[in-house]
Amino acid sequence: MADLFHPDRLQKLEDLKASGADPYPAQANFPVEEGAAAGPVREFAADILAEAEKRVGETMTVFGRVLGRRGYGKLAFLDLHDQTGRIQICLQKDLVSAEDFALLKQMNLGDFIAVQGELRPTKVGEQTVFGERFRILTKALENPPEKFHGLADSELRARMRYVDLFANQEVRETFLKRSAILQAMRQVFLDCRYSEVDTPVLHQIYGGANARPFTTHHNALDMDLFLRIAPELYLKRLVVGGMERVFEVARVFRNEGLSMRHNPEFTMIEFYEAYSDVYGMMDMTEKLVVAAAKAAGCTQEDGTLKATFREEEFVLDAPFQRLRYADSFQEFVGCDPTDREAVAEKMKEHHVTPDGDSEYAWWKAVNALFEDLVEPKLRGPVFVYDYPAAICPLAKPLADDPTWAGRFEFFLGGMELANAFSELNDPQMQLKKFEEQVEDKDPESVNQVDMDYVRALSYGLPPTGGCGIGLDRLIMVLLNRNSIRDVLLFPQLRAETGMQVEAKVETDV
RNA sequence: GGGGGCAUAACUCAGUUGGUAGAGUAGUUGGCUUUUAACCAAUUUGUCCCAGGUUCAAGUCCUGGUGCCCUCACCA
Repeated sequence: MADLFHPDRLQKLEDLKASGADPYPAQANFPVEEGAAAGPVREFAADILAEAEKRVGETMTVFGRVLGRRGYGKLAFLDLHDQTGRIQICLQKDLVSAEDFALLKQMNLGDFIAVQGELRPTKVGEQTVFGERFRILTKALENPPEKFHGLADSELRARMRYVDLFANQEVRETFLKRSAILQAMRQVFLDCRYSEVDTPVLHQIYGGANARPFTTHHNALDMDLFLRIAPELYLKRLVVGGMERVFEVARVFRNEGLSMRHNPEFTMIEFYEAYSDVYGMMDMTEKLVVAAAKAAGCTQEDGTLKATFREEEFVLDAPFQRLRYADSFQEFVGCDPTDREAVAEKMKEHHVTPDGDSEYAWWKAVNALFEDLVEPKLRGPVFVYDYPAAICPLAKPLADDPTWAGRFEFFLGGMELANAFSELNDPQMQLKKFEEQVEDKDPESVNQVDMDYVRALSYGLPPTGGCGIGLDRLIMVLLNRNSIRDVLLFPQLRAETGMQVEAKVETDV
């Protein structure tokens, strides 16, 4: 591990210590006299610069990481970076003490410093803090990336996000906006009197979606557990219990392939509202997407909301288009999805074969046609609604035609971003659908009937609408990031070789 | 899992027909009181991803492996 630390910088560190300075002081502020008011207030660079003209002549204290340096012997300009941006520092030999000025020698790019001084413009007019006091707050032992190109290698950027974040400003903006988007969506829920809840991540029976789970084991209970693939069944238990509007920002885990749109763990915003239904969920989804788009900065000068994703422009003003599944099927596949003969013809044509004789297998094949021929045509934003009931075990069939179920999927930018149901609340029908699912022997589908969930339904789930939104994919579209990895702080990567340090202590039980 | 591409200094990248390793940034030393990719001079740093093979000679060609990217498959 020794080569993690740059030898030249270790020397500087020793020099710094020899001069009596602490290279890692606990307190960031300059020392203040005992009994005096707490030290100077820390301010963000962007806030200072925003009202710089009013504040010329004011003495202030700034903290940050030095990422640029232009030195002149008796004067140096530093680029000080913080969460909000950059502010220029000028250290002049005749303004600081000899000790402070000597510290410049021990400072490298990447170090954190504090500077106290007066704000005023330079000769070329840039508002600059002219330091009167200066200290090093943290010595960096590794070089920052190349200052012009930043960190470019996509693997290194994901693996060392802590470097990517300070080296590439747009990366920091992406994640600050991600935070703002989530916060805006939370506010929509709170305004609609939803309560945020936390349900278990460790599930004894995995359900609520079709996906392979991660498996783990609880030692004390000697019991296998699964990381959740969806929070759905727990959230609906809460509605049974009388928590009528709930949402969860849920990290879910699916043991499947990685791609530009898939990461083994991702964030799903799921919400349930009693006495609502799939149409109410459309309204709610519109509110959430609009709020998210505003937080992402999609508002144009004329007041419309627009996002550009993969060089395609999307208008995000509500209401969004609503398209019946059967109608979209008719339009893009070319036949009525309930016309078995015509559909069978189309299946042959597109090399789709039902995997068995069951209704479920048939409709799964029908849906494969939908995915292949319709989904790519759906640019969005569009709600596709009334899905085949056979492939929707958790959605309530339509009263007037049980072939179809109260469900929508929301498409935007060529991706499925949300999925919602009029929740199935008939416990007997739910049990039957669960049993059919298990019998279907699909190794990737649910392998056990969640009898406790059926029991919960038998206590009564009021008519309820529920929806899950893929937050990461929504952010991809709103911020125009091509890969899900670009909107995840730490996407899944293979283990880096040579970076594990074995514990030297032997475990003796 | 199939196909294609890439892997060279801490970072960004060159490297010709196979001839013994380069630039810029960062670092170090010196100079400079208004720069902003500052400038000037000097200077340090390499498991050329790994393991074999061909060859007098391999960063370069071949085989296998590893990692990453793209793409297809899988994944409602």
